[in-house]
Amino acid sequence: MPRSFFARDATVVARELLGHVLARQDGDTVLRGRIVETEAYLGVDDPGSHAYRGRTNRTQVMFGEAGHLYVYFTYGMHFCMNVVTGEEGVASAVLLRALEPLVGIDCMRVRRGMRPVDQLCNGPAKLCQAFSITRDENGVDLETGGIWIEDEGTYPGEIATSTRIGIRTGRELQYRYYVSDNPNVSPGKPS
DNA sequence: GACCAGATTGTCT
DNA sequence: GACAATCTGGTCA
Repeated sequence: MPRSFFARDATVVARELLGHVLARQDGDTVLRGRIVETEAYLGVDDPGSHAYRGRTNRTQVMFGEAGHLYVYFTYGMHFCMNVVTGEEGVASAVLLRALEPLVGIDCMRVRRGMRPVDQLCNGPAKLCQAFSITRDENGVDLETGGIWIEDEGTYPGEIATSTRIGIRTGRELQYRYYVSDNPNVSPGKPS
């Protein structure tokens, strides 16, 4: 997808990413997964966002150019990946919460402990483990970094919204988007 | 199925 | 020093 696709409001990008395909060239193999769940995180006006308290060393890529990855480490052991959105200088991003595995499933299963296919990418830290996304990928450009997002032209089915999962502030905002009938959506529940 | 504790460290106050 | 945009494996039903 062109950078202009990401350089829009995070809530718009989050919804439109459903049905698109995340791809990674990983050595000799290619990994592909259809995006079925996302969340939008804005900047200084969004108490649920890492960027709420302004620019820090950790959140600086959220303030940068759209179309780059923001990967953060949390709970002492997990990574989660976002795509930076909006105009440069204003923080916003879309968290990728769940994928439907398409290509490279054997590789994903090895990394995920040989679990069933619908448990390989049904959560933000799980899909990072399946795609081997770590802090090394923080700041990577989706146009040149070997990780990219394509429009396969697949109609995503019925889209539902809810509040976001796992946050303590900004709970009232309906910034989570998911394909309601897809078995790969994460099991987490809004609070 | 629901519920709960433990893991484990970067980041910010 | 508190807490985190989470996951897993255990218990009890």
